[in-house]
Amino acid sequence: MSSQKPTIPKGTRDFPPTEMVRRNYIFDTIRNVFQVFGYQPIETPAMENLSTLMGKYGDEGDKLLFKILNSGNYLDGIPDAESGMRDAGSRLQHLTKHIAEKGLRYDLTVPFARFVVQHQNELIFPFKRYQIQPVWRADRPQKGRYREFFQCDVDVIGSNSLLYEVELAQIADAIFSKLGIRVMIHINNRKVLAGIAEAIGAPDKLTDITVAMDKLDKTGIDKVNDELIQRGITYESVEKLQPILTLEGKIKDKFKTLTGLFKDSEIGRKGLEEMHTVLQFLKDLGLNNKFDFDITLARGLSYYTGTIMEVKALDVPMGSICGGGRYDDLTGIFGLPGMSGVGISFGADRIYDVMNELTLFPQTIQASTRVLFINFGTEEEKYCLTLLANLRQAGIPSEIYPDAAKIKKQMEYANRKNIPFVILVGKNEIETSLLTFKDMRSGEQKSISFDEIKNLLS
RNA sequence: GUGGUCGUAGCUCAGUUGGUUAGAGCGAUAGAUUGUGGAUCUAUAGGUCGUGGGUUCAAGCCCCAUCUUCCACCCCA
Repeated sequence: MSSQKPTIPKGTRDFPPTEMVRRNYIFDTIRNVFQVFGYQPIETPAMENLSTLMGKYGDEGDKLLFKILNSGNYLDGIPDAESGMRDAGSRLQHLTKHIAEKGLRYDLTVPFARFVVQHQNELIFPFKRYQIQPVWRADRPQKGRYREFFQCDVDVIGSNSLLYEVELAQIADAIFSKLGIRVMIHINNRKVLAGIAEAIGAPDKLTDITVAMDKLDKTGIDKVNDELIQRGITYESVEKLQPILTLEGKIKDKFKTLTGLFKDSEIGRKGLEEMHTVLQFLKDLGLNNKFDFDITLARGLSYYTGTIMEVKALDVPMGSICGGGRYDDLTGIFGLPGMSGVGISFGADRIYDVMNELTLFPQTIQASTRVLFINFGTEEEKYCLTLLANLRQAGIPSEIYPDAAKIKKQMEYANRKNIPFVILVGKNEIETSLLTFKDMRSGEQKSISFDEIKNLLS
């Protein structure tokens, strides 16, 4: 019999107990903050109809969707090779439509939009929800990048109040404060970017400009200019963009420069006004972490229309660990126009990596079993089981070794599992009702009654 | 999708210009110690060298393919 090697798909991971304890610590912290701010949980299925997902993330996104092969005889529905489909690309697309009609969710926002439209009559608007679930992307894995990873989304839909932008920044601030990660919250506004595009005379090149500008801190100004030219932006426009690319320093100065630039750009002025409101609130409220008006912040997703934000860890190089923004018409495509929403998403896996690298996990979360009964044999076992039930009733995590193995082996078990206390009950102990209670860390042990032990443990 | 990289014991890694029987540390198991873990000592077990093909008298080492790991680009949490 040849046995096969156990493996899991590329870019996916198993989580052993030690990791799960830490992951749950992150999820619990995030969930608590979400709830304190008045958000309610929902869940959606791992798979959606492909029609729900396709076309929402751009061409790149469509390629990164995991598609699910139809069950049954999926070859049945395939029409014969059709003319006019010579190139492999369109043939593949055509074929895919026939053999796969479901796909794994790519993010939580689009399924949420679908959810809102589908359940619009049952929901109370503004609808504030949070959602913590895995998402899948057929990307190539690398540092901080997985094919299956968890997102923790908070969104509010059905209001265009800027108070919610402020609230989301506060949520991010609260969560990262609790986790002990020092961060910078980058904030920008899509309308400001549109204003810039307009002001430099290239309003139709908004996407190209933002994609290029997004790389400013990574590749430097020269490379950005090169890319702008390559993307078909005129020298004249690039020239006009320079003062903005080199804009550094105080938020006040950025406003000043942009106000001048936006003399003839209504959308730019609107964006600045929104930015002013949000930043003023944040300044007045006072956050633990720093925030900044980051003009180079673009964010790829095409559906953002207003505020965009992104959070980066200060002490470790990692992509963004949290990001989101305002989208004016996400539900329109599902037949419910005019619903404005704003939300952010926390990348739990990256947050884990950051905390791990900075060793920010508190020791206290490691505790599992607190006390182990050593097993001496059938009679002692019976005696211990009653006490064990008693401890468990009192909420003290406890267990008994399953058989009367050598004491050495049982002690080793306790040691390796980091169980801090051990109770030994043999013939002597049963006779005197004084149990041997051992502290595994100090090695000390004493003979005391069960009630005293219970007292010490609670 | 593009370019590179890694793979040898459970883990971390040695392994000479291709040359007999592939090694170490840690870990595991047993004992030194029949009611006591961590430290020490002793012994033992553990390998189709990622997989498949090729070159050669001879391959862990060279060639090809493939899978996997990690990294960069594109994009993104």
